[in-house]
Amino acid sequence: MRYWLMKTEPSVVGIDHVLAMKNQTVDWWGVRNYQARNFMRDQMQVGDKVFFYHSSCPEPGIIGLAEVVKKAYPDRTQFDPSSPYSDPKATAENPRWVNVDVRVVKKTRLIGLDELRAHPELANMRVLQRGNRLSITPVDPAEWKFITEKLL
DNA sequence: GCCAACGTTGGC
DNA sequence: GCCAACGTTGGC
Repeated sequence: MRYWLMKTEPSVVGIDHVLAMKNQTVDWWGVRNYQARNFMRDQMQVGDKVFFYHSSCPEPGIIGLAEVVKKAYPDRTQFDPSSPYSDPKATAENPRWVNVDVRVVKKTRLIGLDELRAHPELANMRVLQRGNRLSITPVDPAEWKFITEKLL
């Protein structure tokens, strides 16, 4: 089992939106970065644990715990010509983009970037690195343990 | 809105 | 395969 951090913009799909969905589960559509896609396609398994992270918003940070509940399958938005995520090079036979399904386990207090940065134990987290833009990043088991046991 | 960082595109 | 131009991300 692996641990991940997945970013989402709360103005598009925030944790409260997902909590209001059926089974508190969302298909993680819209990833258009190959490295992030490959994490979903090649490494994510049902049961993997996820930090739910709000980005591009007034208070960026971890806001919940979630888990992977369905393995990667083609992202529906790539086939939708009206979607900004449409990809004309993607076909049903050769989909280019995939997503997993993610279920929110619980909403937590907000652990903001400043707070995360304040702990030396978390200094190597990808999301804290300068210039980091990757929307899905692996989380070290020790980092998961520290955050869930010491900060929450 | 700014801008640093970095990914993608496309001409050569 | 190089790399300049361009586009996007995301904190501030």
